[in-house]
Amino acid sequence: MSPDRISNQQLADTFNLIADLLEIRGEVIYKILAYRKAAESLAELNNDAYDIWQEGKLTQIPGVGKAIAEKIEEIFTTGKLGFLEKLTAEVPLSLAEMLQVPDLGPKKIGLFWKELGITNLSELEAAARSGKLRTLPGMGEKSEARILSGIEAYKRRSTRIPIGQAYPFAQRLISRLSQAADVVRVEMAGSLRRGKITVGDLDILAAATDSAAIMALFLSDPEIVRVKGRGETKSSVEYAHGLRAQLWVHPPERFGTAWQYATGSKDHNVRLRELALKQNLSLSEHAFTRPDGSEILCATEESVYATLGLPFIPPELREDRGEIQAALQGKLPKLIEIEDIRSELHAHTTWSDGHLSIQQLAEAAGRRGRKLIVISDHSASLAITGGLTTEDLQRQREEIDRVQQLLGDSILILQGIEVEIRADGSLDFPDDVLADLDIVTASLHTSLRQPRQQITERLLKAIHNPHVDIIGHPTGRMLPNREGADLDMEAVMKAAIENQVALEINAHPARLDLDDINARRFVEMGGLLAINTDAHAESDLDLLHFGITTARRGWVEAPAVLNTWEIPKLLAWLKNRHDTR
DNA sequence: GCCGTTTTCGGCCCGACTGTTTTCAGTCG
Repeated sequence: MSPDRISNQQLADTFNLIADLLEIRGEVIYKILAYRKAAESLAELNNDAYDIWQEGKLTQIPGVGKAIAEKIEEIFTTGKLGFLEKLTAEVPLSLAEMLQVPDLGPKKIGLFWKELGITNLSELEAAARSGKLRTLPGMGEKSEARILSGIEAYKRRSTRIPIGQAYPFAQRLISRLSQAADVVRVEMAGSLRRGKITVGDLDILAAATDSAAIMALFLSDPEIVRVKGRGETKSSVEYAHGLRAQLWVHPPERFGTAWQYATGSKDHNVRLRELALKQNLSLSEHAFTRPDGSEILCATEESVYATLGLPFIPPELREDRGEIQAALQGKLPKLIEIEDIRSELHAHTTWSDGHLSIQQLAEAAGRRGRKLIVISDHSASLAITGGLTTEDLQRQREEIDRVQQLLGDSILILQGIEVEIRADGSLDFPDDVLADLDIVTASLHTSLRQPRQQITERLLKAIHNPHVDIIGHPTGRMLPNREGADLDMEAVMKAAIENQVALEINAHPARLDLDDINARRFVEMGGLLAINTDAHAESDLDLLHFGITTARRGWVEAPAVLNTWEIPKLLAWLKNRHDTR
């Protein structure tokens, strides 16, 4: 790593890794928490830590004291960290990776390592299969079986990169490549552009009159660990963490066919080529070709589709899920756009586990054009978040009133709650408390492994509560590793529609829950959606586009989404719900 | 390791669930 290119995120990754390794070694928990706190602060910093360091103000970052500031300085100065090198000499790095296995935590990993010398997953699997784990203190047959099934789940996990990592990386890459000479435009393609939750390679496409400069710039990135192929029109590289990227360069007059081709999906492209053949045209990434060999060049994707007699099909729809048929019939949906969003209905403040005060959150939302924000902190039983008690709610209401007065009519602040759906399906607050709130989101966070029937009934019970307006991140999945609850979604959707309860598309890239498929099904059934960031920090508000993309992949149009409604319409909907319950 | 002080140490991150236990340890959210 060249020191001056180290990002806040790379620093955060480093300190999280230190925390993992220390935890496996058996360090006192508070030291580990300190590293994690520092990592979290760095990751959500608005300014470059590098600049802060140059101003000599590192210790002003929350959670960064003398020791961590010195480590950051060492990283910036030398590109290395002696402390981490010493630590990894003692605790194998492969142990940290094992933390990704569900139900396997630092204590167990440390135990297996110290008692059996296990340092990686295959050794662990072998030990579990031969019944060695059950002989250790605190272990038994069930624990051994649980670990085996955890390893299976981990192996099933895709090696693809979550969109939350791939997207910002691609953005930085594109802005860098855009500075090359002779370049007209640089764009994302592939599954990243289609908005899939994970991507394999990053596909970047450039239009340039001459490819030499941009190819050279692409290949000169110091973060590249391996060049897999290099050529005039296409090069392919691998970065640290297994991230791979390829860059194609095409002449501007052929950019449309190239971009369409590189965006895919493969199945969508097959269907397009079939359509072309029916018109005696052959379609490739370079052009349409007539039987006599002459070409039709397309500089834009619009002209590619137009040549086939089709309207433009948005990338998110290009999955061969009926979009070409719909386009032929003139029945493509008018997809929701990020500009349609007026409200944020799910966000946290320092009243629970958020990092902003009510005023800071409201102002941050206002700066992003939101006209309404719902303060929806956690309820008490999710104790780790410092959830609110009934008494807290009253005091919070007073603060909201004060902030509302201060901010005037620039943004409307409502009091909501993200109320916990307990293991038995009851809610964390009695009905009379919920009745006093402006809007209620109910969510599952615990006991997500209950059997299908039990957890479905639990969620249905919450949906039937007349005070619940929205179900937050319905399945509780966490990407890429943790699968959501085993819900009977058909029953959940039906109940939600009958009770006029909205389901959330949580926009955080680790959730995107509901997913695109369920969102599409739900809207087709007549359901209402909410698209929320679930913000815990200011930068989280900028993750909204992931939720919008997921909705677009689900063929969702703006009217089906509460957040797009004019504020009076939304308030009237809430009032009507409240009056009739 | 950080922080704040009634400032140089003591507190910080809680509770449900599970599996192993017979009173507790580990994982998760």
